[in-house]
Amino acid sequence: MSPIPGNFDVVWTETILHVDMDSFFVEVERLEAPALRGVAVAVGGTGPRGVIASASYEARRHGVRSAQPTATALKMCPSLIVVPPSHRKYADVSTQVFAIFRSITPVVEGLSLDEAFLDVGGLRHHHETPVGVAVMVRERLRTELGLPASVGVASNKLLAKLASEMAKPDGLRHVPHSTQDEFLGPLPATALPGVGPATIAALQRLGVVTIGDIAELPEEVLIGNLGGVVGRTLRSLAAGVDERGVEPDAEAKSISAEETYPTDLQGRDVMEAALLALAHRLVGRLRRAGLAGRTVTLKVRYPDFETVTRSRTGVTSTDSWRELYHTAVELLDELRPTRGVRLLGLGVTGMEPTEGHRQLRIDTSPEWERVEDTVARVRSRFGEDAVTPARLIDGPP
DNA sequence: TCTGGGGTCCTAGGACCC
DNA sequence: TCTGGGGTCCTAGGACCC
Repeated sequence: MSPIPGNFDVVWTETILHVDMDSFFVEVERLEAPALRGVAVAVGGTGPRGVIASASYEARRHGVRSAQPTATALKMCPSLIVVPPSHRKYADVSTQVFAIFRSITPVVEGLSLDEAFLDVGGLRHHHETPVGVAVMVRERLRTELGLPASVGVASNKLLAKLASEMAKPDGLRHVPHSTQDEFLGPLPATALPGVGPATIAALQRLGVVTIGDIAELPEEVLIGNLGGVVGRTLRSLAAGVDERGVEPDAEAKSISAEETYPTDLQGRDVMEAALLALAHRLVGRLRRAGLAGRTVTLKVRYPDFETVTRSRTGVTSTDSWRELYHTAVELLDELRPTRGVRLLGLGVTGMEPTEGHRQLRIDTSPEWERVEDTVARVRSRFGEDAVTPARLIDGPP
């Protein structure tokens, strides 16, 4: 691209783009199954405890929402087609989406598989305006991948994200610096990032409805009711001030695997078998990421939704399923669940790169190391189900 | 037809060391 | 003799996000 003459810097005030793919999982499914176009379709769990992960706009018109139980969604929209999720597929398409982002600017911060901030401030010599870049991003996602996306263009992350939300579906919204107060003030307080159920309850007690209302409260009042960090952050966001830069992606800080079972697990044996399956899933992710973790955390959720965790930090990091499994069983011993268990989760934190070499531990024989390495290689070549512990041959519980 | 799965960040208390 | 603070690590829980 050749430099553009007469390109005054004044149009380059709003250089932050927030790109958000529209109903990402649904649109990926539609690439393979065009029959899903134009109809109410959702991606989500199909079991008795399944929830919706992504809904088409046709489905949303009937009240279908993500995080809604699939059973409720089907009640609201009986014709809804529910497709079970294929996370590996979404991750692969996401890689292509981010490749397009990075071909436009190196300053890309991913927030999830389908969402990212782009700082396009460095492109002023190659494009007329940041909005021009946003138009091109949307066009490339559409023509190269067949996927719709919405983009917000603004002077900071907060405004760009709110703008993309308002642009949905399949739209573009630019918030010029001079209009940001009129843009922000009337929006509901719940639109601010970080304002969830607990915070909105506290804000309602203060008589807050809109973002403008927050901006008018004294900072001491916000801090007194919400705590220092949340209070100060909300105050400045409500004023449209957001100094956060677009930070290229950081290393993962934790990796975990969890499962909500269709019916509550009862009894030690069943729970141990479930932990073994989780340990294998977790190790698969750790090995693919080339990471090991030092702290192992077991998560247990009871039928009444009470959720407890127990963790243990070892001297060295691990990515061994035997070690993870044995630690998980020890942590389960500490909890000794006397009722049924609705969910089990296993995760690690305190990450260290494995860098190709495996730390040899005193309690682990070289033979077992070789078994684990072999299992990992077979799985990466033939898929996760290619090797299964004998104990799980009859299928996980 | 109650409430998925994968994460991040914050708080707060206690242990431990200097 | 009993009285310190500061800093870091660990653990557990909770709010929040997509």
